[in-house]
Amino acid sequence: MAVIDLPQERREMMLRELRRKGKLVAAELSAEYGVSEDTIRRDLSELASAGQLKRVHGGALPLTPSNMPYYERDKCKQSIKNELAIAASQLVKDDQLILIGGGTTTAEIARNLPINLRATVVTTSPLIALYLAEYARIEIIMVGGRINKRELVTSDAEATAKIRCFQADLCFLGVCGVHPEVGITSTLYEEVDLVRALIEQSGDVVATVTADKLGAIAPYVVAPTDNITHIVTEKQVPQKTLAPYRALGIEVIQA
Amino acid sequence: MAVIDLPQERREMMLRELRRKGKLVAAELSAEYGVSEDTIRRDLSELASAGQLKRVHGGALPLTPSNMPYYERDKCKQSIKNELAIAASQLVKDDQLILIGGGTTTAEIARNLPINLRATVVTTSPLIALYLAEYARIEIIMVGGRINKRELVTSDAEATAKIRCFQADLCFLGVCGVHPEVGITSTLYEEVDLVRALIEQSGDVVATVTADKLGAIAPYVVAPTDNITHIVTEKQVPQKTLAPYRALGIEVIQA
DNA sequence: CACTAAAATGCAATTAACCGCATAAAAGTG
DNA sequence: CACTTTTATGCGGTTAATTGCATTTTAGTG
Repeated sequence: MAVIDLPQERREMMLRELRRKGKLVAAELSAEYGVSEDTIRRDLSELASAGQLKRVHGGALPLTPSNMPYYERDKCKQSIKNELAIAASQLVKDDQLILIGGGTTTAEIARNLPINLRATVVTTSPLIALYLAEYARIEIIMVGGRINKRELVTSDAEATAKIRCFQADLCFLGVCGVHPEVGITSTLYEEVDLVRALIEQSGDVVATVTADKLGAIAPYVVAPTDNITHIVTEKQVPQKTLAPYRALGIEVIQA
Repeated sequence: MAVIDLPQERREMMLRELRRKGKLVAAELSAEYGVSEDTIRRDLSELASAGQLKRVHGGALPLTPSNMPYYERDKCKQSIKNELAIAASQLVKDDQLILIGGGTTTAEIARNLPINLRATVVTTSPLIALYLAEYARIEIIMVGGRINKRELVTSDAEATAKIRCFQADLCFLGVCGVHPEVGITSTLYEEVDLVRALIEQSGDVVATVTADKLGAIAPYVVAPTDNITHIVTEKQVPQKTLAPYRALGIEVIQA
C-alpha cells in the first residue's frame, strides 16, 4: 500500500534523493524502486527535460554542480521564504549552540543550513528535528512537551523550562509581528513564554520576517523589539520601513 | 467506521487521508469508499481544480511534496508493514493513554489509527508526532531529548526518565528481535533502557513484528518475552513458530 | 580497437483516464 | 403531490500512459 505505485510520486522521491545525496545512479534506483532500468531512464529523461536535474551517463546530477547547500539558487524559482531562509542560514557558524523556534520560516532555515555545518541545535519542532536529521554533523536536541497541532511545536511550560537550561549562541525566531515600538508580538498566547525564553537564553536573536510582518501587531506582546539582534527580510522592503529597526541597533539583512 | 453517503464528506476524508499518507491511489480509494474508480477520479479532478491537491496518473499527490518527509528504509516490506499496522491499530480504544516507540513499523501504526480516535499519545519519535498531528482528537506528548539520527527518536536518559512519568494503557513497540526464550532484543544499546521503560509503564504491550523478527536475536536484551501481551505479525507465519509465544500467554494476531 | 555498460527504439500488454450515456437519487418548483 | 432540474454514480467503449522486454545503437574504458 505504501509501495510506490504512483509514477509521479517516484519521480518526486528521486528528486528528493538527488537533493540529499547529490547524485542518482540509474541501476541503484531500479533496485530501490523495484522497476526496470528502462523506466528509471524514462523518469530521468523526463525530469531532465523539465529542468529538474542534469542527465548524465549512468544516472543524474543536480543542475548546479556545486555541492549542496544552495543548489538551485538562481535556476529554480524559490519562494520568498526560501530566499530569506538561505540568507538567515548564513549567520550560523561552526560549533555553535543554536535554538530554533517553530514556524514555517524557521523550518525552511533548518532545511537550508550548510550541509557540513557542525553544531548543536535545540528545537521545539518535530518537523525541524526531522529536517536536521539529514545533517551528519548536527547534534539535535528535541525539546519535549505537549504538541501544539496548529503550529507543530511543543510550547507548554515543560518546553519553556527546558529551553531555560540552555545558553545558546544564536536563536532563530518565527514571529507573527515585529513593530518598532510595540515589540515582538504573537497570535498565540501559549507561545509567548516560550519565545521569551528563546530570546533570553540566546546571544544573537535572528528574526526572519516577510514584509507583511514588519510593523504588524499581533495580540500578545512577547518582548521589546530591541531584543532582536538581526532581522532578515525581503529585498524590496523600503529603507524607510527598516530605519526604525536600525535605530534600535538591529542589523537588518535583505535577501 | 461511519458510512460515507455524502460526496462532499468523502472528498474531505480523502483530503485528510492525503495529508496523513502523503498520497492517494485511485484504486485503493475506490475499494475504501465502495464507489467506482470513475467517481474517485471525478472527486480527484474536482479537488485538483479547487487547488486542494495535485492530480497525477494513478491518484493524487499533495501540492507541496516537501512538508512531510517520508522515511522508508526498506520499501520492499512496506506493504506488509502497512497490513500489520492496520491490524495493530485496531487494539486502541478511545480515551486511552498510549506510548509509541520509534521505528518504521510503529510509524505506520501512527498513520493508520482510526481517524476519530480520542486518545493521548506519548512518543519519542518526531516523525510519529507529525503523523499524529493530523488527528483532531489525539493529544500528542513529544518526549524530548537528544535525537538519535539513525532511528529518528529520542532515546537518551532524559527521554527514559520522561517515559517513567506515565502509566499508559497500551504501548506499541518497535523491536529488532523477539525470541521465546532469549527475550526482546535490540541492536541499539542506547535504546534498551528506553524500551524497558515503555514496557514497564504500560498495561498492554503490543509488538508489531515482521516474520523475520520472530525468533531473531539482536545483541542487547531488553526484557523477557512474556512482558509482551500482544504480537501482531504476518498471516503466513506458521502456527508452529507462534506456539511458543502463545505458551507464554501472549495473544498473537495475524494480519 | 575490442569490450562492457548504458541508452535509445520499437513493440506488446497492462492499466488508468476520458467521454458519453443511462439511471437514480436529491433538491427545487409550481 | 407531480414535475423538472440538478447532482451523483456506474458502465461500456475508446484513448492515452506506463511499463517491461528484445533489439539496436551509443558511450565510456583500457
